[in-house]
Amino acid sequence: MARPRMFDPDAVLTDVMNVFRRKGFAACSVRDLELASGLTSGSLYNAYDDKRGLFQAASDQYLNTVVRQRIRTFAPRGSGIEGLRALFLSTLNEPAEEAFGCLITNSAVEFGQVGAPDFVAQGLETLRVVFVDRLDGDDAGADALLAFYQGILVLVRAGHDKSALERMISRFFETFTQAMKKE
Amino acid sequence: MARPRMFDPDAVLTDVMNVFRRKGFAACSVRDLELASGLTSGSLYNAYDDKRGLFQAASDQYLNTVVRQRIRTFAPRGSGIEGLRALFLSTLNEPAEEAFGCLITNSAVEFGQVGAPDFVAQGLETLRVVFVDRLDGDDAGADALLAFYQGILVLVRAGHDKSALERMISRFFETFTQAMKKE
DNA sequence: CAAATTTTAGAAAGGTTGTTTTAAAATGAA
DNA sequence: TTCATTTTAAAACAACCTTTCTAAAATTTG
Repeated sequence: MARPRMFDPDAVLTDVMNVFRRKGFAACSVRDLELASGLTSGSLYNAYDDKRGLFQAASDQYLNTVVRQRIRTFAPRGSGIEGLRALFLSTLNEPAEEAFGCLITNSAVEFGQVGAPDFVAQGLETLRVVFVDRLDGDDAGADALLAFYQGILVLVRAGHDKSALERMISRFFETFTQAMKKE
Repeated sequence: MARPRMFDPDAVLTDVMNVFRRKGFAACSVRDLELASGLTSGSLYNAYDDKRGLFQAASDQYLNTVVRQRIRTFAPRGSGIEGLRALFLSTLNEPAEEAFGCLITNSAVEFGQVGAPDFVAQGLETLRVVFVDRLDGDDAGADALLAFYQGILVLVRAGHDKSALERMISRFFETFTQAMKKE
């Protein structure tokens, strides 16, 4: 044992995570990460090896504290379609000046299929599994919902009007719910 | 008048456009653009001012030769929902090894709302207008379809299985068409 | 307290970035 | 043919990039 970390890893990763969401991986310099975290590159590299390692740690942070947390809050087991509706609407809770968007969506687009970090497939699968469960096993419906979900996050990121998106989501789930009842 | 261009602007812009689709704007170096175009940076800067100017020219190329062309081919005026179905399915025509994705989607995500080039809003609006028309004025339906469309392109870019996406799109339009008839 | 170990800040490193400059080659107009 | 203009290729540029190194500070264990 020796000297312990002086920084709070959780706080640092949250700050770093948000810079990555805002700027993307490539456009985010180590200088940006120093400023966001309050640490110097020495400390960052000592703790996370390199920029990619820091990104991975921040990604895990995102999956655990944002995505999974949001699922637990808005669409817990048994909440059904109504839970999904709440989950979709919750994606609109973003700073009005500049929407960070979703780190999964953003990274899926930035990296593409080659060289994409594992957490992208992981995150998409996490969402899909939740959708399947809340739709009582409707796999195809879950896939469509996954696409719809990703698309909403693209539009959020692009700065589309929040109230328009809210109406759109509400209306979609109304007809979606009705369609399910008719079957 | 003086010496004319030695290169074919159309061919150069198409090559450049595809590199931007593959790597994104930030991760694409001027060296990459030289290699893709076969020109040296001098020629590129002389013709397009800077990297951003080249990107804008490539974006226009994308809008005109890919997006609008695709709309004309698959979802021309009067083709209705069936045209939209064909349009959505056409997004799956990508190289299997590495999907370029859509430059509009990719750029919307990369730039976010601040500092995003105009063509992003332009491209999204172009699509939305087409959707509204083919749905006979159903604005809310068009918005939902726009989100769905963007999401599909995220999943394509992420390398999701093409045949699974194909099934998903087909099934979606089946139920969508039926739902419209019932109203 | 002393030894061992780790974190930290800051400087330094080497490579790459986007862009500009240079000079030669090529063209059309006079 | 000469002049003016433009394109081109290549070199040069400063700024910034990610990463490593250095040495001092801090802590636990023996």
